[in-house]
Amino acid sequence: MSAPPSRRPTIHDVARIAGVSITTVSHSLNGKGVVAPATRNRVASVANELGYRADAIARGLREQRLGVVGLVMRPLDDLDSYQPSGVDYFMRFAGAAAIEALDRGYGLMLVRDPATVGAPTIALALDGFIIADPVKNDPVIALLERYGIPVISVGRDVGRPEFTHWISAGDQNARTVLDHLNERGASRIALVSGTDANAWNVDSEALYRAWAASRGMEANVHHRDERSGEAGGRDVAQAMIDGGVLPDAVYCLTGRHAAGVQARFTEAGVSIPRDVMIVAGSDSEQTRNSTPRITSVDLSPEHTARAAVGFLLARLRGDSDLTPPAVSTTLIPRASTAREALTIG
Amino acid sequence: MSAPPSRRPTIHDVARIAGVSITTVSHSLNGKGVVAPATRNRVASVANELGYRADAIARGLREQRLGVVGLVMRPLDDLDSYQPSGVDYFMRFAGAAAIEALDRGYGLMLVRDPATVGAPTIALALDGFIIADPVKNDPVIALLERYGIPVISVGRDVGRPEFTHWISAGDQNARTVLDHLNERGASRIALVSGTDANAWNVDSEALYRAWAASRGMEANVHHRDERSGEAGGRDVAQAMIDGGVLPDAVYCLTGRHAAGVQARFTEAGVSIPRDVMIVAGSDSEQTRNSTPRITSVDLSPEHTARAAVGFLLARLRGDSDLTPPAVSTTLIPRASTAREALTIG
DNA sequence: TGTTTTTCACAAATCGTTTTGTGGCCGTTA
DNA sequence: TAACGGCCACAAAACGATTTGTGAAAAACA
Repeated sequence: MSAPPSRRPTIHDVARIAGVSITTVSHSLNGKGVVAPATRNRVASVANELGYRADAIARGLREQRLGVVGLVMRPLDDLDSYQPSGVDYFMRFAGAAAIEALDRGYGLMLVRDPATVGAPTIALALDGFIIADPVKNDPVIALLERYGIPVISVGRDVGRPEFTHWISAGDQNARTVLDHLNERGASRIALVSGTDANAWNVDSEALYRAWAASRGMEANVHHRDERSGEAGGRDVAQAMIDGGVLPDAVYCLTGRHAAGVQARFTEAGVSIPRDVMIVAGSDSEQTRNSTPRITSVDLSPEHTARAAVGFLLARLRGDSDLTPPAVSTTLIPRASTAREALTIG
Repeated sequence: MSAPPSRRPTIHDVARIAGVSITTVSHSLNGKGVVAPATRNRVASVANELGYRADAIARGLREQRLGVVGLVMRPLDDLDSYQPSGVDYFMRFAGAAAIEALDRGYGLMLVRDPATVGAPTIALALDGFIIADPVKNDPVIALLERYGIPVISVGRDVGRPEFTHWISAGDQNARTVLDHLNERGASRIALVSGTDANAWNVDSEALYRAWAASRGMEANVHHRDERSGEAGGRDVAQAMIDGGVLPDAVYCLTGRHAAGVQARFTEAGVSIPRDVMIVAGSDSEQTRNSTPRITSVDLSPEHTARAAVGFLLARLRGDSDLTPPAVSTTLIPRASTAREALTIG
């Protein structure tokens, strides 16, 4: 109704119109200090009428706290090469993290890599960071710790054992998969891992080897760049075929590798799951839609993201209880590990 | 090597160690003012050694500019109901927008709805906003304009014709689809739209009606909540079957509706594409993987996101050329509109 | 040598908050 | 009436940067 203000009202505007000092305005609005009820009400109504909202930047400067957390998604650096359909996990993670943060009164900023020189310096002003799938000796973690900015990661930094502020489903993933295959009768299980030096690859392989050793099973590990996608999976399958004796189960850490392995095997007349069973460590569009459907682990990125945000905010509050929250995953059994082949894919 | 600083170095620290005033530090580092080359170098090396980076908050306060843009994804408000696999478009959009913003020196903050009272006030401190798929008379646009914060939207606000800072592929989408169906021989095309009052639904339907009228074709429009997903699509198909005479093509604005329509038709013995052709206005996991595969429009969210960021930053710079960039989409023909049915789904 | 110009560095104001410390006024008590 | 203690509001000092204006010293010129 009134003329539109040319600029945002400040605390000075409120003070002037209410006929008090800015101190009183601040105290009134924040419930601090001691202010007469009548004055407090008057200030509140003036502020409301003006649409006054304290400027977050000025407040941030004063309080050394912006109310924004940063999210660095390591694999997002290669977003283009993951396109269009390999981004399930990361995008769902980001969306859920944003919503969780916003619901708790924080903003969430997506940051590429604050360690690079051209990067927006705003990153260093954020209250805390979540690093999803850090690389080995991640320079981002080093930089943030150097500046004293709280960090948590999803998946540990395999080159930094002293850094313990991370959450992860840990060994549970791989163990569940291997037990599932074992229970279905597999005795020669191969592992197909990516090449990135992150906890996901490193820890899964370590557990696989330990699991195999404890059962007297020979380890059989293949590495392919995660960006190679289905082609990489086909490549592995071909190598297995060329090698003569096939495994009776293949555990692929990525869904796209799994889809590629299955596609090549099927073409070559190897029956899934009768001759070879397949499991993917990460559910994706490919595993949900391949023929037959591929058994895989739902990493429930939404759940993990919420846990990560909660853990970070607990650190920011300085909670004494800083036990990382548990992250659970679920194996989704599908036709690729069914006891008998299905007629309908 | 030196003891780790307990806090971030400030401009005062640099000034003290370099033996100059903070003015000189600021001038040296920013190339402003007039500083002797020797002094400038000394300051630069001290700053570098200390790892000094100007605090973005303090700078933001002074310059009234934070270097961060906000992204409001309207459909994200319902993220839960879209889970797990209907979020393709929005998540890919957010990821690409973040990368584009970061590459141009800006941060990108995901914001839910700055109009709500509990929302982080940081939103009002951002430099500009992108509103993806605004609702009719979107209160967020109103709020931001009231505070003088530049806004652009992806898809217009159908209740606010005077707001022209939006980008969109416009009518091209629907026209391409309808022409495609027409060319394949369809003469009785039905439209399945969502119920949200956004440009996507409203404009698509308007074009459909105009297109139909110009060809003497009777309009046949069905509305189902976009959150109803495949069940909504099945419902529409059943309604068509119950209605007696079937259309020879169905144009669904969402991929999940399309998948539901196709599933119900197939169950009922209606052959796709021989009896009825199906097109989805938005490519998704469902359209890529249904049997048969469903022809759909690739809205190329990555491209749109980059265009949106570029357009907003142009506004922020105050460019005189504020023509919204063109957004192109691509029809992906698949089996659901093939001239003859395929034997392989 | 005296005056003017140029060079360079700095003090201080500013951005919009929060918070500490000060002090006036008024009522109560000795 | 003097002393004291609440109550209430405000002035001023931060927070960390940028920018304007001032002035001292050095250089150029007469």
